[in-house]
Amino acid sequence: MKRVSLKDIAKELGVSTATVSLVLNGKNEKGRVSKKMSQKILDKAAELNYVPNTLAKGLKMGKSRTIGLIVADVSNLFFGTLALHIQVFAEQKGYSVIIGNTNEQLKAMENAINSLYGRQVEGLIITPTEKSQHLLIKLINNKIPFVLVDRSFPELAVNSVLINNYEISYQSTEQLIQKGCKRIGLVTYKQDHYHINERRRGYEDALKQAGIYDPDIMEEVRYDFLENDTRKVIGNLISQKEKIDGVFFTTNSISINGVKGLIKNHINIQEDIQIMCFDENDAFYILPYSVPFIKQPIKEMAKNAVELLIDQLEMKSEGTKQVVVNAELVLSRNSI
Amino acid sequence: MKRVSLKDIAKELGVSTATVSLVLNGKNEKGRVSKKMSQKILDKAAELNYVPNTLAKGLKMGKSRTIGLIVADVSNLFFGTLALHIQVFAEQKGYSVIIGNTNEQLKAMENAINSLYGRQVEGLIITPTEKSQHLLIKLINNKIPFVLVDRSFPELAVNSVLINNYEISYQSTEQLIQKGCKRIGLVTYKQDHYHINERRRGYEDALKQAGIYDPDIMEEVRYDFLENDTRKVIGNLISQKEKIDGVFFTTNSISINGVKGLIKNHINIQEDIQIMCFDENDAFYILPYSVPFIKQPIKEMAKNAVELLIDQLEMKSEGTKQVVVNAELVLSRNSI
DNA sequence: TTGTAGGCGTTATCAA
DNA sequence: TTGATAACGCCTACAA
Repeated sequence: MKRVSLKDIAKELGVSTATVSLVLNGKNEKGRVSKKMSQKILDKAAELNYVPNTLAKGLKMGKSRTIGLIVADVSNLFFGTLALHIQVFAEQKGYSVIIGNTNEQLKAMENAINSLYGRQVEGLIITPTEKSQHLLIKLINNKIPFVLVDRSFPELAVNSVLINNYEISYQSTEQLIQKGCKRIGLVTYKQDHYHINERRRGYEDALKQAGIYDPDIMEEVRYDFLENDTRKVIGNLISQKEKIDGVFFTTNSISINGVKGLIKNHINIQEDIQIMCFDENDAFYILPYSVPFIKQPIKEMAKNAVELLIDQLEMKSEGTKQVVVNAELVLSRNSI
Repeated sequence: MKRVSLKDIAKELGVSTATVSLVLNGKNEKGRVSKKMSQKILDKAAELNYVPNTLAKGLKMGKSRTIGLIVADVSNLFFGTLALHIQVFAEQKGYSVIIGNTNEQLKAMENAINSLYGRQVEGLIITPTEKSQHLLIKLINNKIPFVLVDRSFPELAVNSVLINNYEISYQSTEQLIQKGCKRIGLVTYKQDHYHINERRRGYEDALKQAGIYDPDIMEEVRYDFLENDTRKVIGNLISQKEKIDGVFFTTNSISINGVKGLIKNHINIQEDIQIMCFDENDAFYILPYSVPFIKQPIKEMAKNAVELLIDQLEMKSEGTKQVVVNAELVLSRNSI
């Protein structure tokens, strides 16, 4: 069935498209169109099941009312949840969301940007991949509004929504120290993301402050070999001659794999070794003990990202803005 | 910076937009445009960083090269993963994906359909909510191609990609019986989804076949009160005077909550009670024993859904098609 | 109170 | 070998 257009309605009613457009857009200021006609148009539109063509409208107005979301990997619970909330908030503001995946590949991020740009998105929300600064600079030069979420580049003055990575990591590590840990290991990604490095720095500073810093028990794993690498470094950590009594994991995926590794090696978590994880995980709720974790306010992040972007689009704000939302340290679960 | 259009290139080069369009679309059959001009156009396009306006193209062609994905809840790992793969496969075929959430609400599904329809999506991939048949019928009447994934309505002749819900549930239950279970409980959703009911039917038939069917140990939980309800029904199940020795969970969310509940009640899974779960979960890898589960081939589902839809769009196939992909029963984990 | 017409960026048809 | 032009569906300034 052919889609029904303004013209169809106009023809059926014997009026001009201008009239129809006015009425249907509620722009019928001071009775420009008669009540009678107005009603007839509204009725006919309903009868024909008229749905405006957003593409045509977008073309005409130079606004697509669409934003692009470029995310690393929606199958990761963190990004999936983020995507969900971003979509919902955007919808509330009248924007649709087109999604693109990078799978942490720079090239894929570039493709996604181009594809979305061609689709006339008005702005982008991005979790940038490593070394993608030049792509962002290009966006800036082309005056395409965007907001980074979860990650950013400190050397770039851009809009971003981050959590307080350094502080929360510092606090969390301190927490381990307070529990009595004297040798706290670290497992983090081998990479160059600012937000991950901030987490590491928080951990390091807390240890230095306590005078128990030791670079020998800081381990790195590769994103592409996460499972194997984690298993290996957990092996390293627990076979230190001077036994470790705590571990800090810097991301959710590392956390879950790290916990797996410890359990596999029959380490008694909470008795032999205290741990600190990033992000909540169902798995933690089935263990016979509480696993403390850092809870990221994903919904807040999504909300701020959407608002920040839309403020830009609608010229409600100028310049760039860095929003920091606070993560929460959850020490003991309430459920179970 | 103003977006550069065909016209800009044409103007700079002093040629017509027609010529530019031809060259840039590789439709320069039998040297319609000279090699020289052709090259000049290509160069200029590169120089100006020309990106075609997909909206305008879509408007002109009556094709948006966009598909809509309507999903229950991207923050659910199953849907998130599905969305990821659908996006990737669609991208490969040159289609973008606009996403909509229903949160299992009928009204939200209707909104999503309208919004996406207005955005001229060429087709839809949908995980339909309960009682949404009339919406689908409307789509059929309007000749909007769509494919259902994960769920379907048997009374509707529509394109769908499902797993073999009945069979895999039958087999999985049989597996529990083979392990020696005599009283196998069920926890399922209180709802009217065909796919969930098929799972239940598979379970029931396996029990009947073995002569150990008992409706008293079949429990239902509400989607909106999943956590509480599950806790409650687990309580019911384990306090049966005739002790149960097995439980079948019909979805991933019920599985994880069910396992939580059992553990909370200090039930020795695998010793006192055998369980069977739907979908993999990180949590299972943390437990000191294997949790058998039904693994859905999400990537396969995504692939089939995209292919089915695009075949329809490109008129490569007529009529409706029901694709069933086989889930896999995973009895023991290999990792950990 | 309503209609006309131009144009958003494309593609396609026809003419030059 | 290339250009002019109409049209896709919509909005809006201007004319009636």
